[in-house]
Amino acid sequence: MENTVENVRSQMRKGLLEYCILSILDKREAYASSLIEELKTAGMIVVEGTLYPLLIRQKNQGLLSYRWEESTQGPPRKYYVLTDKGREQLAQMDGAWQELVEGIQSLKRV
Amino acid sequence: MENTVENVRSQMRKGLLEYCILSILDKREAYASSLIEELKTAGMIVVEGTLYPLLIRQKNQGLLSYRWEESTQGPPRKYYVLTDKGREQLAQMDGAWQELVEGIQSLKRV
DNA sequence: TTCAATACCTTGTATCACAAAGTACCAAAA
DNA sequence: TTTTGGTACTTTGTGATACAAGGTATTGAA
Repeated sequence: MENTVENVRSQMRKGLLEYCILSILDKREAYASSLIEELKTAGMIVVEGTLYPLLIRQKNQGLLSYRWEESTQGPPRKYYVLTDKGREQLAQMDGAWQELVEGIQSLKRV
Repeated sequence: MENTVENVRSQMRKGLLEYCILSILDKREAYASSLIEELKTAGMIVVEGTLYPLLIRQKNQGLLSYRWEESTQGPPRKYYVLTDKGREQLAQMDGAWQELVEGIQSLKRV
């Protein structure tokens, strides 16, 4: 029941991960480990056990597709790509995110 | 398994409710129904079954205290107030929120 | 006394992030 | 050839929490 800074950040991130994944894949295709890297540089620490099921969920929803690609450094990688449906969803989420930011700003005003 | 706009918004809000409650109570004390009203005007629809347990959790963490006040319009109301610890937590959350917004902006940049 | 409005609370369910452990592939060292 | 280390994908169990739905209690007006 601690309230570390990490806990606070982790808590605030809930539900936003999905948005972040789509945003990254909108720029370029990526596989799980590279997504984790990019999320980390943006200050969002995510672990495998969180990311893999999330990617599978998004794929099952038709937001993503993937293709296998050989790697010179180990086993093959699953590269994920945004589908048309994923792009639509991302557009909706961009709007929702904007409204969320504005909503919180409005709460902050007296 | 639908992806309505409402679902998208609801999903993005997860974990941010706690932050919103503290932010509102930092401006003025409030009771549950008035919090729901203010959250609604900020575009965050919350139901009683969500809010009451959340307030109890925050109170048990020492972030909030409350006092009863008679109402002319029905049963007495539980007015919640930020404690010193709650203000500290809010300051931390302000920082975390700022970093979250910047983190997402950075993801959006190519 | 009955009803409607207001306010607080609880229970059951689904979802989701995480920790931890497991499976599989590959290349280089022993 | 076998072992080891690194990389990558997956699954299981747990805890937290948002929500739907239903319950309790107070007040004032019909």
